[in-house]
Amino acid sequence: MGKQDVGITVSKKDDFSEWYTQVVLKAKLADYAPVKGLIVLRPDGYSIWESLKNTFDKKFAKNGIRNGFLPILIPESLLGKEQKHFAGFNPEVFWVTHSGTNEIGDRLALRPTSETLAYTLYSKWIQSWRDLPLKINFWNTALRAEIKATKPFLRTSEFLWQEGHTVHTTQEEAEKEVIKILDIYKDTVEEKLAIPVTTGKKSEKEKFVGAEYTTTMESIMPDGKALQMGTSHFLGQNFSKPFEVKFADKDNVEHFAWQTSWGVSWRLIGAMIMTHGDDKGLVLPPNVAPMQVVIVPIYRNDEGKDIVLPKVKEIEEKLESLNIRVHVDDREGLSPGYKFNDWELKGVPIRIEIGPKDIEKQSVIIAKRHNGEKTSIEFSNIEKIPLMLEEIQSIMLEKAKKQSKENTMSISEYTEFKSKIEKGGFFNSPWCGKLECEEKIKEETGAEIRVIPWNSEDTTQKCIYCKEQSKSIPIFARGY
RNA sequence: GGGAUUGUCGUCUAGCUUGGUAUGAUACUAGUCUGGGGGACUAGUGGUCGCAGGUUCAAAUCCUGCCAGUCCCA
Repeated sequence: MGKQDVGITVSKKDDFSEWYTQVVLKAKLADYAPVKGLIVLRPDGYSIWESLKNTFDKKFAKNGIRNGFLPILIPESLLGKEQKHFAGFNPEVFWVTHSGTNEIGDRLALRPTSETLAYTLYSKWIQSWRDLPLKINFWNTALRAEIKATKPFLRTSEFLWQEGHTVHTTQEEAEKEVIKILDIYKDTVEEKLAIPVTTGKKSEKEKFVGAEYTTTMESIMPDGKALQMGTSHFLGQNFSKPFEVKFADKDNVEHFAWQTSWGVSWRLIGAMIMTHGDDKGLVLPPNVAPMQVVIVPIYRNDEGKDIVLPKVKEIEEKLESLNIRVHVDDREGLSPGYKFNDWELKGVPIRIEIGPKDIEKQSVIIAKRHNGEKTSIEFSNIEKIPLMLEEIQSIMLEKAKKQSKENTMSISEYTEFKSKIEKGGFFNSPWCGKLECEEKIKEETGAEIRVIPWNSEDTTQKCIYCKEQSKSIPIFARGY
């Protein structure tokens, strides 16, 4: 196969969209399923998800959250119990109308989200203040029929995610939980995926249907579009009332509970690909890489093989003892050059090359994926690899932060706003808080309020659209 | 929601206008030589041309519908 066919054939800069799709497919993270908008996760893609899942699970557990599992079918009568919520999701719900040849009277929805189902159960499980707080997380998939063009990981009709649902005795406690979760999300995304995020609230228009308010974390992608990375909702008593999630307090008075829900999806994988990838393919942050180090042995004949392989084994064991995820590429019949390109396409952070020449010098070649640098290090320095991985991780985050900063600007003139929106980016622009202005801006520029960052209240400026006194300085951007 | 466009071995592709045995590369298999940035040679395997109808003596090619992918605009 020629170079053009195996590797990425377009540059990230020239054709971002095509570049992204090629990386997903050629790095073998995912493939298309035979149904519109559905994708299949391949082992290399699923490993990344598992790695994220493990980290979240640890952090959730520390916060007293345990995992459960919910079925995928929700009867229409249940889904429709909270009306705003239902109206919001209805256009994109898949329905199961038959069991075999029999029509189902109360047709079944393939869950677009599980609030209604979870809270039906919660209302059974909660009677007393002693049953609270109740905090359960569910790892599952959700289905929302996508009419718009789909894109692997970013917009699919079914997606892997976690949805957490907590119940509290007081509003204050629930609101604290909302923020606590958003913090866990932010920390994990920055630590594991090396992607900086901006946190804050969604506008009324953009909030989760059925929530009192939605908090969100948003990132700016290299093409200038915003990506919602995760949301944490304060549901107030909007669901506890229709679903009768009630508890008897210490004074023996019955109260409706206060609730939260929150989720992140495999969109995070898409964000990682876009943020760090380059013209050679995927670039994985070490903390999430299924393989952190790949060793490529090089030899000409059996004699060389006998010299090289024992040393390779030794290095492999050494790295394993240092808790490094390491893989030896001992595939026969492939040239070293082929293997180098292959692992670069797959984004493995560090590659070790070792052949007879290196053994003579008591050293190995280290190639770093994120900057393409190749250096020779002595055997004794193998134990510094964990440190190198840490270093790579922080350099990648710094680089992403810089990129994000360059794409963020303060704009207070609407003409400037309109002329610059084509190129994309995060625009910090004053807003009066009125839905009308938000809608007009969206209509005229395609940009929407992605997030109203914390502490962005500002009454000293004029709304970018109507020129009335500003309330806050949200981030406007075109989104995915 | 509106528009454009594509679908041929695993992958990329010729053939389609003007209907008549489906082309080449790469990958794959075997062997020999090779091996430090996508190796060479030799011999093989692999495709009901996205699916379903229609027109025709004959359809990858023409017509209709459907499915799936991609891009642009709102």
